[in-house]
Amino acid sequence: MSHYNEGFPQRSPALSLEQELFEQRFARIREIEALGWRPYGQRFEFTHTVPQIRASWSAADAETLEKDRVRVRAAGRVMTVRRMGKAGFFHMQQLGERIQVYVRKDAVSENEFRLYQILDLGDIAGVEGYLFRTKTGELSIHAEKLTFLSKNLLGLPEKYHGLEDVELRYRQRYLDLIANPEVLKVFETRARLIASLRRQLNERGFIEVETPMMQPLYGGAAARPFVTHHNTLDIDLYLRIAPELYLKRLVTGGMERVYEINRNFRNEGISTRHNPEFTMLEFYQAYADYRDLMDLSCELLERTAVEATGSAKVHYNGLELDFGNVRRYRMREAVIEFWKHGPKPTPGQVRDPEWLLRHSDKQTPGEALVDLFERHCEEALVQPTIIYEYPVEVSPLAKQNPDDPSMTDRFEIYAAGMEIGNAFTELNDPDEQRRRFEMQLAMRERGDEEAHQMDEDYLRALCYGMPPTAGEGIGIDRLTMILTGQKSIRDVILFPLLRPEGEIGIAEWLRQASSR
RNA sequence: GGGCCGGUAGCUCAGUGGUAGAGCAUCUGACUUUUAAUCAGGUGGUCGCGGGUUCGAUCCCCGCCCGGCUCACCA
Repeated sequence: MSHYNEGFPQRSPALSLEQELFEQRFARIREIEALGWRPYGQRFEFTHTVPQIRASWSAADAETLEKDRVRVRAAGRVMTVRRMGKAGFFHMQQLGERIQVYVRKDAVSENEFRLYQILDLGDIAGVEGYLFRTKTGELSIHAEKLTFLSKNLLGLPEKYHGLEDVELRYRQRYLDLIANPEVLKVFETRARLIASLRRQLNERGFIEVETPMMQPLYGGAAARPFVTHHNTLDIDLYLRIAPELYLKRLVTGGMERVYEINRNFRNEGISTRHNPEFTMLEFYQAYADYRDLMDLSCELLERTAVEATGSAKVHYNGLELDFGNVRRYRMREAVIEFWKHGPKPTPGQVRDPEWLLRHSDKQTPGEALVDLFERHCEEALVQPTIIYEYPVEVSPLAKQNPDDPSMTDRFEIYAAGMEIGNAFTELNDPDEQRRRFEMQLAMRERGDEEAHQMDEDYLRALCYGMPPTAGEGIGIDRLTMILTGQKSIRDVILFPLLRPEGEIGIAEWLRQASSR
């Protein structure tokens, strides 16, 4: 038994191996303190981040480094350690990148070398020294000072495979980020994507607003809501399923270009493309129509892809998607074009209400057309595609097409077989909106729980006159999936919803360890 | 909610109707340019939980819990 194992039983049968390791590491806290460091240290002034070091000197050869003697101070999490008696190496990781550190006994103080000898994988350390290349050519820091910054008590997943258990990855995202640096890249891309959209909208004169997440009436989409309660007012409130009706109130008030990027909540199924809370961009532009937004969408998507990933062409599921080239089909055209089995329908058939009702179990021709579209076309829309002209029955907030009142001036954007955007010329006629709400109420009475509620304050706002306006929503999570190549929405949401886990027990471990 | 698949050491995974194995991690020792370091030795498991069948279950059966995929719903 080494001297730093003294002080607690060699192996108590009551302790699991995991708890034993925890106790071993906990005991090291005292030893770190004895060497003169705080186990949970203070601020550390670094000259470079690890990625900065790599970016600046990855091309510098051994002779140059020896001649220039670049001194750096850097910090990171210890990910590998190779000790060889009186010297050794470790890799430290910061911001998803690693740098090797070389520690030799005669280059640091006695206590610093002692500290190196008791570093555990997962500890956070700071290093000062000069850059050099090892015999095998790896850029490394030759340590001259070593300091301790934070103690890891739980150990790290396997160094070669990382953390693969998806349940653990989602429940303990912090551990996922430590063990799988590529996860960090996904969320960096997500952040760039959102920043790019904000930048583009700001440049075009849109202003960002925040509207209620807790709403007395829910609307703006077809979905079941979460219900909560406010005690003081003693009222039930719904977590919003969409911000749409509030944003259009603002347009009515004269905020002619508005947008909001935030969470929506829908009390529905969980799947690889659905999370109960998800992030949506909605924007509204007065004096524009859905055709304007088609063009705007293409510009937004192309530049977002470029700014987030470096290219308008992205790879998803082994295919190349080109956001620089978005196709456009009418919904009826798409049904014909992508008809799956048997002879394709004719343009006359997809306009014929009776033909549509015969080919779907939906109750209205419009719902039947959408049903056929979803069954035949959706998964085939891998390349970015705009589908336009949606039936009025499924579009209670969109303006009718002047030439065909059964259809609305609405489009959706599809990519990788997923809907990623929805836009339309907004219905601004209050009396027509009243009729649409009443149509929704009738659908609700037929058992459609997701049909709209009547929102009289919204009607009142329209009665003051909303300018002709077009609006659009873009699903940020799904767009992130496509731009980062992730197949599950849980891989682009940092903390996806899971059932809560049971008792963890770590407080008891700490209690026991600290009482020893 | 339905269907299918999975849960074995801290992690990544084998495996068997006779109460379990590997690699990594961890511990001990050696090693002053290693890098999935190496070498030698050791520790470590209520085989998800509960029932049943059986002389005997981690394995077979039933139920439950947790997760993944998928269908439905939806974006």
